[in-house]
Amino acid sequence: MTETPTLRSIDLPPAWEPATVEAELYRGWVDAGYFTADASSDKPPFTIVLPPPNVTGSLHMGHALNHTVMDALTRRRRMQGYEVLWLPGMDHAGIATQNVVERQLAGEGVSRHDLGREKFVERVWEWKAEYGGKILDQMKRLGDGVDWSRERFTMDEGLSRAVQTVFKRLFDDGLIYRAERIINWCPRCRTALSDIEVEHSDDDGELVSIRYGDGADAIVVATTRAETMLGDTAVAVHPDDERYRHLVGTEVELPLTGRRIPIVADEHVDPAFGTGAVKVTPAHDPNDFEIGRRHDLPSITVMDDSAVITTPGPFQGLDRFEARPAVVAALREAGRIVAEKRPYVHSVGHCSRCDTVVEPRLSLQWWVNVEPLARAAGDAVRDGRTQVHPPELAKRYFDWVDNMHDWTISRQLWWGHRIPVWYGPDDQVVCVGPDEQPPTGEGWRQDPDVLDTWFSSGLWPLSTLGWPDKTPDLAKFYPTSVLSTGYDILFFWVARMMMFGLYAGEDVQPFDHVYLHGLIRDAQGKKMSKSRGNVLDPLDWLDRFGADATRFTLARGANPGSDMALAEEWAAGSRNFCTKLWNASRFALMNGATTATAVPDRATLTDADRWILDSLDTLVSDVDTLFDGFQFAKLCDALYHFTWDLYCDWYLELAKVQIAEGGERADATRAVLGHVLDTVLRLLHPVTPFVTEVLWKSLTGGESLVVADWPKPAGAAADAAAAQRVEGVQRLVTEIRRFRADQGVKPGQRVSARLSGVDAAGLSAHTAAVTALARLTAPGEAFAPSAALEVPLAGGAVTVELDLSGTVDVAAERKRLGKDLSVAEKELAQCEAKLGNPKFTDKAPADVVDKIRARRDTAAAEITRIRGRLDALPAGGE
RNA sequence: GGGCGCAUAGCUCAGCGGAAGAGCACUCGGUUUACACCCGAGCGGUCGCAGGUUCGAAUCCUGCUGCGCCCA
Repeated sequence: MTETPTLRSIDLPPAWEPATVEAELYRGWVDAGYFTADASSDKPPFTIVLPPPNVTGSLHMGHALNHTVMDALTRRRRMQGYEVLWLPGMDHAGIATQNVVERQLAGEGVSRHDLGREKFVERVWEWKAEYGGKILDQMKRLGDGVDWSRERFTMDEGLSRAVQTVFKRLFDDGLIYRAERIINWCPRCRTALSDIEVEHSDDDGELVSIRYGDGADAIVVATTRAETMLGDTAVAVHPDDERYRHLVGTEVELPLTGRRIPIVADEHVDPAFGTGAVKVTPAHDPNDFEIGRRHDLPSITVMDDSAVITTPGPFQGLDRFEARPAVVAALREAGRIVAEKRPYVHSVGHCSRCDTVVEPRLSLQWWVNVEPLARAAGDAVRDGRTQVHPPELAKRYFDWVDNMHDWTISRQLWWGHRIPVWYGPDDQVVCVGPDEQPPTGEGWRQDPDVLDTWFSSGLWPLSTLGWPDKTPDLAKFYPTSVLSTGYDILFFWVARMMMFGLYAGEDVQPFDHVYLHGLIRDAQGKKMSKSRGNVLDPLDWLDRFGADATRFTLARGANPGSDMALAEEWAAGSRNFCTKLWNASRFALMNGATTATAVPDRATLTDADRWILDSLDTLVSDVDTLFDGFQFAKLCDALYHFTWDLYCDWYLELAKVQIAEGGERADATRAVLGHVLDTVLRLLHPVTPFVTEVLWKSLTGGESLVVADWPKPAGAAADAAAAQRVEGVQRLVTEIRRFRADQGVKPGQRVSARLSGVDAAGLSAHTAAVTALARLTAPGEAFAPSAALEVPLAGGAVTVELDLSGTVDVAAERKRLGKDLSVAEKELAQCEAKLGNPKFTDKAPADVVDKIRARRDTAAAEITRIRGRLDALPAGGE
């Protein structure tokens, strides 16, 4: 007989309050050494190097997403028995950091030049010690299981040695060279930039058409940068252009300057664009530079490194943006302006660090010949040594590496790795390797420039493991397993690391897999930006919703290849999920759920037990498949669905009934409850480590879920019959609840009911469950059924008679039946239309035809049944 | 200008050749003893438009429109 279950008292607080426990849990994990990798271990390695965040940066949603991904991957592998290394660190962010410190100095009224190079660099180190690396503490709040004992910084001695080593090697291989070319110059940062440090946008400008020469020899050119005309050394036209053929080889006078410049013919001029004639300023435009080279034209630089005009005359000393209208005004006065278009929208390059308009500038810089490096980087993906996820993005990678321009690596900064090249008194150029002495003596000096930050972060997977030394870490953990980053960083991290990794690592790829996640957007799918005011702060979410909810939200939104829209409601939903898990676990524990006793033999278990265990098995293998495929959104959905819809909504309710039976049934149920919960907590742990840790320790008394084993499917053959019976129970309960709701019966109110047809439907063992879940009571002496419903199930229909002890809402019942009827009629019509088409019955596969036939029969039976019900209803009620 | 991607319920997104799905939002009812950060029941979609392939198309092909991104 039944006994009233007594709830145990448990040691879990009534509510999950992440803020009170997360920091302590994290410290415990670190102190226990769970995240410290052992290079001498004989476990298989699993390595991720953190794409080094900027030392000046702080955690934003994009980081939070990427870190969630990396933490989930590494935590699962750790549980699977891998020797996991997740290596953290930062890059020195040359331009950004120098800017920050220069701003600080400006506040004190000094410039870096006042301090001098050595003192300035000291100041940067001081700044770093005091303010740098905020993000590292923020990572702890997220729960990142990184190996803090291996934290690295690109300016550390070992990493600097790696930089010098690879520079020397590239230099000796002839892949580093020095050349004077047009480069992207930021006049505010006063340094060269590489192509990817320039961001293009369509800006309002002006297009001014200027007449050079007079009379029959006049030729009109158009420009958006009128001030550069001061540096013109030619006008170019297409050789086939009839309009100008007679002028080729002649000279015109350049207005305002009085200089005479030639008119040259060049294939690269587009005769259809504008007037078909272009001004040529070799020192200030990349295309013009090429024209100048082909025609041996002089290059005249008209601006200094701050974009201030240096050409002697009325414009000298003006900034380029002051000089532009001044030059136009002077030309207008001289009667030289033919047309002015304002605003003229055109693409303008901006410094990615400070947004200043980039000035193309002739400059002597160091370059990497990327051709062989880029080819190798492409090949490693082409031949599958490195796999890109999602694979669609590989195309974008190829487009980039296969069309890459040589890379400007010198920067006119003081903060960074100084170029290890020395110039001698007789124009000698000596590249100095890490263990070599630089030349000394009169007249020798080192190149003043530093290397692009990407030069050192490109070596990150190798240098952090000790390269160029043959360290145990390098032997154990290289190549790394996964590089995870946003697809917008593909060209920054992935391409650079691939090139350097393959070059320096003797053609071993730096990572086996590249996982590229989408970008974070606001709830409407708009890019987050300070000016829009739609920026969500992960630290705010960590405070208010907890790390698990923040992580779960991000992981749940991570569909491969697509961006994710985020809003606070999403985080609140994840917080609710954590709370649900918490409460379900409390319930299970209060009812004695345990992992101390094994789940009894399947034969002795109930349908509900076998159904939930079989569903769990499916979940375990699904989660594995999804993890292996980097399908984080689906993985989270699967866990959410199982936990909430299957375990909480159905199994826990059915378990209440089983525990109420007492005896062995109750004990078996406690074991199943405990086992399923244990497994779910393990599966959830990589994404939501904190809440699962607390619950799991309470359930199992184990040391830590961080080092617990990852679940494997039990592998028992699924009991389809049990699943079908449980589905029958669910269907029956749902139909009764639906009927009750239609009839306006309060959810909590018990209704006495008589069930018939239960045995035939195979549900005789489940009447207690149906009675409990549908809130029914057994029919008593005075049972007077006033309403009835019929639920068709696999084994036959079950009839439920209810004593609603009052008036029955016939209209509601009629409405419901009418709706069900029209659904069935529509279904029948669709099926009959298909089956009546001989092309369908002939050509469609037999199993499809059979399925449609079965559907037709079911629909027809449903129609008959519902019509019968409707006829049996009392008249009226409308 | 070149290339790529996306258009499915009010919102954000799954589904990608054989019965339209989820989360959130919304409506109704609820002190049911784990949980109101909850429970139960609902409402909601000619799957951007126009053609084509197919017995069958949200799903494949073509064109169009509208958004977005990358590169120049």
